[in-house]
Amino acid sequence: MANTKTNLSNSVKTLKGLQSEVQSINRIALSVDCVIFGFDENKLKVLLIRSDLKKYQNTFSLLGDLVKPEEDLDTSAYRILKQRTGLNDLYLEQVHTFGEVGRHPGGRVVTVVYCSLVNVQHHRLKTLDHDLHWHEIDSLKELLFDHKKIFDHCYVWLQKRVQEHPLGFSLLPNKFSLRELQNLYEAILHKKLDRRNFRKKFFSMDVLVDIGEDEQNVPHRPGKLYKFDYEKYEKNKKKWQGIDF
Amino acid sequence: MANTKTNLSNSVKTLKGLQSEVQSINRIALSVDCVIFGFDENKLKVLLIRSDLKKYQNTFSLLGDLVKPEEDLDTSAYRILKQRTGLNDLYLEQVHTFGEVGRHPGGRVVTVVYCSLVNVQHHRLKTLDHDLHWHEIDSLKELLFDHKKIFDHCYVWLQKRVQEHPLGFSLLPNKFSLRELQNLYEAILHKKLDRRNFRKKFFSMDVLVDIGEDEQNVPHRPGKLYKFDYEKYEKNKKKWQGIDF
DNA sequence: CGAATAATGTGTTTATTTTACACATAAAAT
DNA sequence: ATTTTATGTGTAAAATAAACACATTATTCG
Repeated sequence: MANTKTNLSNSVKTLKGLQSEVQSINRIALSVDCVIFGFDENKLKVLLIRSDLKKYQNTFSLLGDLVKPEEDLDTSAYRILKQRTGLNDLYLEQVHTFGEVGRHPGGRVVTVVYCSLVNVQHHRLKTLDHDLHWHEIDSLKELLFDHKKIFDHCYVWLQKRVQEHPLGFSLLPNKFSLRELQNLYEAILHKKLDRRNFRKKFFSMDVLVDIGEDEQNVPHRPGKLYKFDYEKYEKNKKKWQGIDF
Repeated sequence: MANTKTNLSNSVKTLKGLQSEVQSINRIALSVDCVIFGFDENKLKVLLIRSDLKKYQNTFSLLGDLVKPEEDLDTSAYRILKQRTGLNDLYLEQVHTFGEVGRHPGGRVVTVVYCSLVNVQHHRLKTLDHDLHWHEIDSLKELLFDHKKIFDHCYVWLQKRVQEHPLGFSLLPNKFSLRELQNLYEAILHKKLDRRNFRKKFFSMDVLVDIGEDEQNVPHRPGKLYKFDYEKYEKNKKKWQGIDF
């Protein structure tokens, strides 16, 4: 064990010594990558960018960037989103950090991955970089580096997370019908749900507010529109909890 | 948006250019910290080390180290565990990455946090560093830097994770009684459980094997001993899943 | 303008899961 | 042998989830 005394939290040393150690030993770059989910035409999508590397010109990539020394990880993720989508205040959550030695051909790059959920309608208003594309998640093939693996991880994360936390609403317009909400869940979970039970379940969770308006321009009986009420959610959090021992 | 063209995945550039970018821009150190849970005397514990920094001599700290440029994050975590506990093959899982700018006085250090669960009985056989201590989680006060915050996050993680994945067994000896298993869950979840329902639940999950032995040296009727069967778990995974829509 | 179309809105019955709860049994200690 | 202590088991009630059908409302088309 004595031969391990060269590391960060062993052997007595001064703060100053620690500082120089921190600044000299590490040659690892740190990036943030964002898996940005959207929902459009009843399909779950992910926002990708055409790789800016000549060698990988026809490959798409997640949106990411190196973390700046003076910014928090979350701040970095928000910055990337802001730069790329023009939007603030998106739902954002850290999911996992990927750091295999060979994952990036540019050297050792460890990437902290965030998931974000955006309302595509709203988003479409902004003019965007032409290399950005919303890809259907079902037809995703190869991505840059290990980005496909990262995406797969995040998609599984989303499927689980959406059942224990009301983050799905971030993918919808402020006003939505229950049908739209159900379509969203069906797209994320990739299975059909019973319409009556779905409705019952959401009402019992008590996070929706009937805003007294109906859908417009639908070729059939319009449904009522609802909005998500975060305060109601806070009061009814326990209903979103899973199994208990 | 044009003024954002200096980052990792924008603007067309060569792989070579990317390499030098990766190697020059980042001045961020990367560490791994391990929250090592143990279970002893019916109490949940965490393995801490007395800080090796003069300034923080009376403060305890998680076990961590800088990540080496040539090692994967998981490898790094395993190395730390091996060095500090002498054990291989411990349960290990990445939980979260903490990277606030001011979290470490030695400079910008982003830390990837892993949780590990060890069998304290087994562990005690090894001779350990004298600065290591098993602390009861209930009486944890201040820890080094943001380690208390990190610990709290991991404890919440454990409480949730133990209900959806059979990782708790890593905290027990190979052979255990149902009472010991229940004590473990009660310690982790911090609440009393009904003995009959607990037993029923675990049997219905179908991951335990009766090994045909009884407890020894207990001052009362001995309980049967069981072991955890990972293959059975693989077959019955779905029973560990939470709510479904 | 009426009929056909298409999706909304609502309740009940059944099955499953979870909770609450009590007594006989086996070993150890006295 | 009696007392102590914790094990081992089952059932009834309550809550939750699943399966399922029909009347309603707006639109579209003839």
